[in-house]
Amino acid sequence: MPPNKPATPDPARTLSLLWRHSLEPSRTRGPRPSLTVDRVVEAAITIADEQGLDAVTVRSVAQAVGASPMSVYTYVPGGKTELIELMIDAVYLRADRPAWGGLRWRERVKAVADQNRALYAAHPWLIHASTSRPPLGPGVITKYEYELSAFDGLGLSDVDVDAALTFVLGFVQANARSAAEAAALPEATAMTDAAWWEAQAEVLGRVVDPKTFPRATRIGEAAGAAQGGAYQADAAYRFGMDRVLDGLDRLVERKPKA
Amino acid sequence: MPPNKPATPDPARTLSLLWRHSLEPSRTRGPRPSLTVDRVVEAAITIADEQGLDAVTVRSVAQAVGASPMSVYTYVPGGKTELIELMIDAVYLRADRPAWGGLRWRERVKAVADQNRALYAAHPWLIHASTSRPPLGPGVITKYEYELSAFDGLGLSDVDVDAALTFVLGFVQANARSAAEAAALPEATAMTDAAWWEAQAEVLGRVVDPKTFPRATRIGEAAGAAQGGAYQADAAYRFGMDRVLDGLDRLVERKPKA
DNA sequence: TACGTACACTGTACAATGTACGTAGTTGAT
DNA sequence: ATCAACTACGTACATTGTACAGTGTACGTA
Repeated sequence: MPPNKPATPDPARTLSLLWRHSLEPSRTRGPRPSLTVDRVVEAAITIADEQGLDAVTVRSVAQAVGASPMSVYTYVPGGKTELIELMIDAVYLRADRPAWGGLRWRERVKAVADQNRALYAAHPWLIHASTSRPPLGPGVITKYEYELSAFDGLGLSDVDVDAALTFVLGFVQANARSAAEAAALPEATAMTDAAWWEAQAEVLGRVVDPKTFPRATRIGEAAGAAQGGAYQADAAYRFGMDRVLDGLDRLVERKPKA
Repeated sequence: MPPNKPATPDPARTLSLLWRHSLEPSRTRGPRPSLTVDRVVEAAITIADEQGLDAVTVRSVAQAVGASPMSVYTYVPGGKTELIELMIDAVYLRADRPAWGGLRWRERVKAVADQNRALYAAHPWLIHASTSRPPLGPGVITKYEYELSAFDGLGLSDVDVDAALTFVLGFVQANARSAAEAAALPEATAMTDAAWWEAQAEVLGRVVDPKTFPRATRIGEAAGAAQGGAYQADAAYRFGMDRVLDGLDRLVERKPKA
């Protein structure tokens, strides 16, 4: 990766773009635009979904929309950095967010987690999205509002609600990351989990004394040999989800309002 | 990033390198090596700690050890990918792992989390380390063995112990990621948290109706305006750690042996 | 002593990346 | 008819990982 960051960053312009505000100058003069921000962003999302974030290059996006590489900058002046922020907000915006109906809080929080998990499964590149200084577009804010509402009526303080949501989303993100890596590795390395483990075990057996690492040997071997990485991520999600809800339960119990 | 992955990957060779096994051919013929694997790896770690993982290039590492770029491949035949695996194992190996003494399980698990947190703080680039198919060197295995032992005597099954550890480490990783991003952003963007938030708020105020997003506006504004990202990550760690331990507590309660 | 083999070391070259810069063409308002 | 504002794009550059081919060195063998 060349140190090609600049591209005239401008938070205010990015924010206007996110909300598709034509706060931009006039609007009449000059040739009519042959593309839209949305077309560029959608093309980039498609590429990222199908081939991974690394395949999203200015050139590949340009080709997908039938324009020259530099034309992308006409619609996304902030370059690749800004494009990715637009992609993030766009997939958040189009996600489904059913009303809570009569769900109890545990079910609501689990639903938030499940939805995020599904989002990561559909768009693994989202895992790279930073949570600090997120692109505050309609998608991000709608998502935030919805997820905060899952903690309504529990008697938690604003600070605790925010912390609880961060906690839940952090868990989902970490798990999704493992799942995505596990899913991508066999193809990326042209080696199945079983083949990889066999190669490791063969060398490890000659190099490491099981008695020095009894727990690691026993538990690691079971985990490594028995199942593929994908199954493990699945089990980790179910296990972790229960822990997350139980952990929040202790907090909620103390505040009677639930 | 060019698609420059290959570099003759070979899991068995990497594993031998990790354990510094001279299963490599003879040893006598030819000029004596002027470097060692360790010197190369240490140089790379220093660069990553000081300037980030992006600053670790084959060229920068070569310069740090006083060799030509291509000479790095003499010591790390697998190229950059293998170098990073060696870096990961090396920092894990030199971490401090005090005996448990009389600590109770909650204190032990918290210690594991704190140690990992400290490791991420010292080596933020570790956050990028994949948990799937980790480099099974002495560092990784020693760390795994030690951390598993924190769950000794709780009456949990092997599967549950592994899942519990994964859960704890996932939480720490997600939090460390937020913390690292929050810490890096002000310098990387040449903009303080306060300045960023002010710029966002100024535009958002014109573009979004607070009544449409009451929770997001109230809670987000409080979170965004009041404190910097670094403080938030700190609070999130304390909050999350309590939830994690409480969540595990429910599991442990059911198995009387603790 | 001479030689060959196995190694260490390095310079060159290439493809891919993001994007700065400059140019050319197009349109509606004046 | 003119021009400002705009779209569009070709070229060029620095930076990356690493393949490849070559040069030199030191030890074991003859």
